[in-house]
Amino acid sequence: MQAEDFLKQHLLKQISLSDEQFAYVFSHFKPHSFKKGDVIISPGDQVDAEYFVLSGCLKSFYVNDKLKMFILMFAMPNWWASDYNALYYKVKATTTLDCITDTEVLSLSNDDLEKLCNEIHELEHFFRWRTCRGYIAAHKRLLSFMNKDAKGRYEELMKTYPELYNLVPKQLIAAYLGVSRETLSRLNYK
Amino acid sequence: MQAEDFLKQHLLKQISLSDEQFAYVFSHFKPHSFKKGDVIISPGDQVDAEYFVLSGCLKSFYVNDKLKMFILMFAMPNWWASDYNALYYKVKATTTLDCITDTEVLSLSNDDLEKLCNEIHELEHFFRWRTCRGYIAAHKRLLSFMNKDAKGRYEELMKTYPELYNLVPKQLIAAYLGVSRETLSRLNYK
DNA sequence: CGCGCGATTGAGTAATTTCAAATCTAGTGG
DNA sequence: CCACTAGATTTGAAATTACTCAATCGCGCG
Repeated sequence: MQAEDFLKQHLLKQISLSDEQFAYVFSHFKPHSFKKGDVIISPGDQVDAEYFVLSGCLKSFYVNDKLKMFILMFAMPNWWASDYNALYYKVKATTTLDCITDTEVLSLSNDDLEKLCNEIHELEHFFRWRTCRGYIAAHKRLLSFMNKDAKGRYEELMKTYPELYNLVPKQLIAAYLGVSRETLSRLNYK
Repeated sequence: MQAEDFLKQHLLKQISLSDEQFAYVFSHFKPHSFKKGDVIISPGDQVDAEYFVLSGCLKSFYVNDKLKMFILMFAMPNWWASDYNALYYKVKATTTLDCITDTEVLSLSNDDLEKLCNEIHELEHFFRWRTCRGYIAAHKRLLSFMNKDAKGRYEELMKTYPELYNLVPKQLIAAYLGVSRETLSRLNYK
């Protein structure tokens, strides 16, 4: 099965697992097919799983009191997404996770994740590795916010993830960069 | 010894280690005493350790081509600091880590960290936990940059870490918030 | 006393926002 | 195939926010 291979490749890039171990790990994941626009996590939800993207694209975002949307991350194939604050601190979700396109994911409940990490040292290593990458990426983005203006951030994003340009509407890119749609629209001409 | 107890408490809050295990872990840490202004990591350095703060305060920052400083984090007692991008991807440092006050730290080399994580599953769990917290905190700060103006970010910071107000000069707070000193100075009156 | 550093204030400028309106585009039903 | 609509993008203009540069203030310390 395709999902299985996809996850396997993802894990094996960082750790080694026997076929039996992997099969056991995989048995804890549940496949889901979502349609464009489907909502996986809503503010206020209790969150108890994270999601590994097989195909398609998710976005994780926060909406403030003025109904302005801020995108925390786009999740493409091979990425993981959830409301980690809610998952980790066991509080209600404050962000939304939904589908930009039709999307296939594998879900892993946090209980199972912790159980598997406990049982399989290598897997705990994997998740430490993954989280560390995320941490570093978040700090790079923080620097980008502090150091660069709207145009600089836009160019950096397009250089790093050129595929986004055609994949997601401009207003979502604006919401990721933390600028208004109008400003983003004007950037090309300056 | 004080440093030992301090680290022990820090670890035991999240995981359980036998006295022997802890002693073994601790034997890999090296104590350092730094004076205010001392530099621990400079841009261009090869980085091979991270630092656990026992007392005092560090700052990790990036300086851009216009010599403007941006603070990635303040590290108070019980915090860990390094140039994680350099440490993790084995590239030259792009940030500086230095001492805001006289500071005592314990250093742990990355090789030892990986070795210990390998040998002691619980410790790997600890570092996954710690990194996950950092990841979530970084995303909260990202939202703060996107959602809030200078005043909002300042108030949020002062609410979360009121001790910073007296501990570090205002210009460093400005560099953490990503605003100019002048702007920060004017915030009180608005 | 006077130096030096951090903090404040003033004034002009640049970047970005908001609100409003116009334009473009893809998909739908006739 | 065309008209129509909803959503996305662009454009204009005024208002706001924050920046830069320059000058001043306040205070601790030799």
